[in-house]
Amino acid sequence: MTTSRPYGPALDRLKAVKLRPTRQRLALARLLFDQGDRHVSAEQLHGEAVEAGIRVSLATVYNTLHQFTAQGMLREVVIEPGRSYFDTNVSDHHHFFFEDTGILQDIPGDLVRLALLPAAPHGTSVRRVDVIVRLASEQ
Amino acid sequence: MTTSRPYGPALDRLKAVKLRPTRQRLALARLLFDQGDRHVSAEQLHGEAVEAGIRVSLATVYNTLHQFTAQGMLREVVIEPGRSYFDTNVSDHHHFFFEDTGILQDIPGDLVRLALLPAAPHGTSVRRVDVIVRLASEQ
DNA sequence: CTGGTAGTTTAGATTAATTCTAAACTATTG
DNA sequence: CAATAGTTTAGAATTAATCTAAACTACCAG
Repeated sequence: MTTSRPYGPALDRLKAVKLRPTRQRLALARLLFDQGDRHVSAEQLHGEAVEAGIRVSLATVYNTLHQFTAQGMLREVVIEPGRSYFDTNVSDHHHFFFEDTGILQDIPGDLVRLALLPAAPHGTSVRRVDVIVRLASEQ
Repeated sequence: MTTSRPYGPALDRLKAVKLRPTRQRLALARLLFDQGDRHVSAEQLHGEAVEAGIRVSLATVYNTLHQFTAQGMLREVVIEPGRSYFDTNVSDHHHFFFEDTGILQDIPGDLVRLALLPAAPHGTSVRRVDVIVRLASEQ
């Protein structure tokens, strides 16, 4: 019987950034990264975990999301007052935001070109440029 | 003796959008619009009002900021989780965000040029494009 | 393997921003 | 002026997020 290693990729990710592969971190990493690009809030992810039978507290979900973000595995996107989303796509890209539904959607980096940007003020450097295209349903 | 009309411009603004010129709305409009472009949070504006001897509750400050925003007199800018800023500059422009200090600064619209933007998805239209240049202090 | 320990998780309390509620107030209109 | 529709308010409620200190666990040394 072949050994299935469902934790392999998630485990490798954690090892790569030197975070202990605890039960909770492994499970959250799988939920986040095993299904393509995602945008999730802490509450959402916690809900999914609970639904999947993973016993994890909301505090740990917050801790983990922040640790992953600090390690560059996630990117935090703030769009609406009172809720943060974490984006599993950390490559250069931007966002559509559907105001009606609150849904966030990636725009590939190469579909946006900034032809002109001001220089960073003296003593600072640009950490990131976020472009958010806010959409309303027509009419 | 010449009649001073310190409430004139603020009064006109309120009339223009058909909001009753109450004591509180007039005072807040003056704080917001009588000193050039500003970025304020609800707490900040409430603090300024109290300091200026205007008796107004925080709930009213929130109500008023949202009403002004709905009327296009303000623009809400969300940058950090857990706090909104209201921008008195509603013309086309973008923002620098200094991550260290939390300060928000306007970038005039003509200093940013988007050479390429994806089309709005079917059934939607672009309401606004926000460009946020996030800055970190050098080194 | 086993015990020690540093790192992790947790329930629950806490904080902070914002919204809600229903009662008191006020600008406006007749 | 009186009626009323719109506004303000204190305080409670809600929500996202953080903190706390005690319980737990991955890992390493022996």
